[in-house]
Amino acid sequence: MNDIRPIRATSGTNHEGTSAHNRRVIIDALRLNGALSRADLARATRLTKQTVSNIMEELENDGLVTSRETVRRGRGQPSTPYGLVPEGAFAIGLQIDRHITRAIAVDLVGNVLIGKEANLPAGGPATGTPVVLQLVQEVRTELKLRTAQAEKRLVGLGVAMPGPFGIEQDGDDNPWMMGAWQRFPLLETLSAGTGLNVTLQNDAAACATAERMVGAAHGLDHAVCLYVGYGIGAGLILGGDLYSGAHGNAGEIGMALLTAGGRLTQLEHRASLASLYEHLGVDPMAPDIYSLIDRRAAADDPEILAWIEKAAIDLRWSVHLIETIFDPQTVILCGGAPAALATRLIDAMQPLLPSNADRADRPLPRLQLGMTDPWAVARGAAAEPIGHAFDPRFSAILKA
Amino acid sequence: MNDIRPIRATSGTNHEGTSAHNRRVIIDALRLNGALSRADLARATRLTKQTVSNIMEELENDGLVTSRETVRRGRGQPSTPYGLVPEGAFAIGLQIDRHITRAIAVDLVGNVLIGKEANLPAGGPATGTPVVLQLVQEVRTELKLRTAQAEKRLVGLGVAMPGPFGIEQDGDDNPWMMGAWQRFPLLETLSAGTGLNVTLQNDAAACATAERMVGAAHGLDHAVCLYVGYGIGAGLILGGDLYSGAHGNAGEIGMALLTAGGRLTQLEHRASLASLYEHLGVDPMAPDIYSLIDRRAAADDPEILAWIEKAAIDLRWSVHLIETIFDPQTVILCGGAPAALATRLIDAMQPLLPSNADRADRPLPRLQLGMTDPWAVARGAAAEPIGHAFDPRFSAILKA
DNA sequence: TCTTTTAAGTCAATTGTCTTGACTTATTTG
DNA sequence: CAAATAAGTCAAGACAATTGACTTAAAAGA
Repeated sequence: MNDIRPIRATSGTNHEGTSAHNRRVIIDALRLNGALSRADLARATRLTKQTVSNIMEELENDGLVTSRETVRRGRGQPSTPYGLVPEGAFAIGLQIDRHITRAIAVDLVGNVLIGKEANLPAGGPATGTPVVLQLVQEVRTELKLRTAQAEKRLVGLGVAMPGPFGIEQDGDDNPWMMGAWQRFPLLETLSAGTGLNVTLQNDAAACATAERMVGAAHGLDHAVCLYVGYGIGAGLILGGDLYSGAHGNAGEIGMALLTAGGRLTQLEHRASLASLYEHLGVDPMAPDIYSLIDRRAAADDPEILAWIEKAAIDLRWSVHLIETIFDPQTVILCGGAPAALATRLIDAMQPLLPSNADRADRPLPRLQLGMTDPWAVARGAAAEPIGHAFDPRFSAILKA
Repeated sequence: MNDIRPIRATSGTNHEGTSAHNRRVIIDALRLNGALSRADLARATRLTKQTVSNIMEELENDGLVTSRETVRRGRGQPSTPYGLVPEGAFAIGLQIDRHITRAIAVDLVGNVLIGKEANLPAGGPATGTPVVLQLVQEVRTELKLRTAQAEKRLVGLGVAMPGPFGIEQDGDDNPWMMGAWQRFPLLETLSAGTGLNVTLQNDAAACATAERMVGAAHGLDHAVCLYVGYGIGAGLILGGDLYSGAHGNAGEIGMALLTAGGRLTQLEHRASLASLYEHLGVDPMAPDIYSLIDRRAAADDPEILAWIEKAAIDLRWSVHLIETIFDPQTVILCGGAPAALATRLIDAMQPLLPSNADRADRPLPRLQLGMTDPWAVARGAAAEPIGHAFDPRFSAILKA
C-alpha cells in the first residue's frame, strides 16, 4: 500500500531556466572572446538580436557588462561592443596546504586583487580552522574597503586542498597526508564561519579550474592539468566541465601504481615535490623552500638535475597514460612547482612517449606549461564560485 | 577592417529547447523507474502537474507511452501509470570486428528483436562495406516486415568497432588492428548507403552504453566498463554521459604502458583475448572460437587457468588505475569475453588492490560482472541512437 | 451510511521569455 | 547623393510553463 520507493529523475526546466542559460551563454561568450556587439552575440549564440538586446540591458543594469567605444566595421551602423565589468562579481579563494594557507580575492574576469598567506600550525583543523577563518576575514575586509559593492557581489568562497577526500588511508597519522583535514567537516565549518557559499576541490582540480578560466585551457573542452606539487594529481576538464568523479577524487593519479626498480610503488613517491625534498634532504617545512628550489633549479644544480632526470621518466609515463585514457586536446603541466623547475621538467620529458595524441593535425602541443606560481591553486579555488555562478552548465537550467 | 575571427560561444536556448528537455526528462524517468503516474512524474521532475499532463498527452499521441491499469494507493483518486511503448522507437546496431560483423534491431526499451551476423572477408572496407551494408539491409527489411511502423520510427544506425580512430599506428598493416577500417570514412559511407543517421563509437564505449541503458550501469552517473575482448578498453560513463574524449579515443587503456617482466609493454599484450589466443596457440579466426573458449573455461582447462592467473594480475592493476583516476561508483567487467571466462577472471582478481574505492559506505561492489554475450557490443551500438534521441542531455536543449 | 480528508487529474486564464517583421539609424560604396 | 548594408529598436505575437479553482474517486472516521 505504502509505496515509498524514491523515484529517480532528472529535473525539468521552465522559462527561467531558459533565461538563466542564455544569460550565462552571453557572459561566457564575452569571457572567451572579449568585448562583442549585440549582433555578434546574436550570431554566436544563435539567439535573436532582440533576445540578446533584452538580456544585455538586464546585464548592464546588473552591473555585469558595459558598453565600449563603438567600432566601424565596413558598411552599416557601427557596432557597440560590450565587455564584462571586472567589478561585476568577486570571489574568495582559499588554499589549505600542509603548513601554509593562502587566501585571495578575484574579480569576475579573474584578476587577483588581494592575496594573503599565513602559516598553518601543526595540529590539523582544531588549531588550523581559526587561522584560516581569520585569513579569509582579512581578505574580505580589505576587499570591502577597496570596493564598496564587493560584499554584495561576493559569489562564494572556493576552497582547495590536497585530496583524496573521505578515505581512510595508510599512514593517516602522518600530518603531511592531511588526513585530519580531509575528514573534517570543512564545508560546514567555513560556511557557518563566513556565511558564504563554500565549495571544495582538490588542488589539482583547482589548478585546472584556474587554467580553464584564464590560462592555457581557456576555451578548451578537453584538457588535463598535470599538477606537480607536494603530491601529484590531475585536474580534469572533460567535455567543457571540471570532472570530479563520484566522490571528488577523480584524477588522483599520484596514487596510481607503477612498477619501478622491480617493485610496485605509487607515482607520488617517484615524481612529486615530496620526492624532490627527500632526494635533496631538505626540510619541506622550511619557509623559503619554494624560492630555494627555484634558485637551485635556475642554477642547474646537479642534485636537482639528477632528480629531474629520474622524475621525467615517470612523468613521461604519466602524460602517456593521460593521453591514452582521456584523449585530451592538450596536457598542461601546472601548479606548485617553481617555474625554473617546471620548465626543466618539461624539457627533460622530451621526447614524449609515442601515443594516440600523435596526430599530424594537432593545433596544440601535446604538453605545455601552465601556471607555476605558488598562488595558482588559490586562484583556481577562487575561480570555482565564479564559474559556478556564471558559466553555462546543464545543471544551471534545471529547476531547483 | 575585415575582422573575420570566429567567435566561440555556447548556443542559447528557447521554448523548444525547454520543451524538448522536459519530454526527455519524462521519458528518462519512465525508463529508469518503470511506469509512473502523471502526479509521480510531476513530483520527480519538479514540473507542474499540468505541464506533465500536456507532455504526456503529446507523448501518447506520438506513440511513445501508454496508460496502464489504474492503481489505488490509499486515499484520493487512483493514479493511472504510464509506461514506455517498446514499439515507440527502433534502432539498428552494427558491430564491425576483425573477422565478423553483427547487426541487430532493438526497440525503445532495449529489447533485441532481430540479430544477424556475417563473416567479414579479409581486405578491409573495400570488400567489407558491401557485406556490412547487406547485413544492415537484411535486418532492416525483417524489422519492416514485423512492425509496419518500424521504418518511420527508426531513429538511427549505431556502429561500434575497435579503436583507436584516426591514428597512424605501428603495425598498421596487421589486418587484426583494423587500421584500414579506422581510417575509412565509415560514417559517410554508411550514411549514404542507408539514409540513416549514423554514429560511431569504439567497442568498449558501446558496451558502456549498453550497460547504461539496460545493464549494471543503469541509473548510475559514474561507472567504468572494463571491456575485455580481442583488445581491451574502458567505456566511460562520467557525469551521467558517455565520455569519448576529444577524438573518440578516450578509454583506450589497452594502449596504456606498464612494466612487466622488466620491460615496458602495453596492457593489451598482457590481458586480452588476443593474448589468450596466443597463449593457447589457437587461431583467432576460427569460427567457433567463442564457444570453444567458453567450454574450456567452464571445464577449468589448466591452460586457461594459467592465463587467467597471469591476466588477473594486470587486470587488478587496471581496476586500481580506473578507480584511482575516475573515482567511479563501480567498475563493470563486460564485453567480448565468454561468461565462464569472465566469472573466473573476476574471481581470480580477488582480492582487489586497496584503493580510494575502499569505503565503508559502498552501496555497490567495486567490481561486478556485466553483459558477456557476443552481442553486447552490437546492443550498445544500437543503444546509442536511442539514447541520443531520448535521453536528457545538455546539448539537446541548445539551438541547432 | 454519510461526511470529511486526501490525492489525481483537468480547465481556463495568466505569466515569462523568445520570435517575428517592420522600422530607424549610421556608415560605406559607387 | 542614392543605394546597399549592417546594428539595433519597437511592438505585436507565439510558445510553453504556471497558477488556482474545479472535478473525480477513493479511504478514513464519525
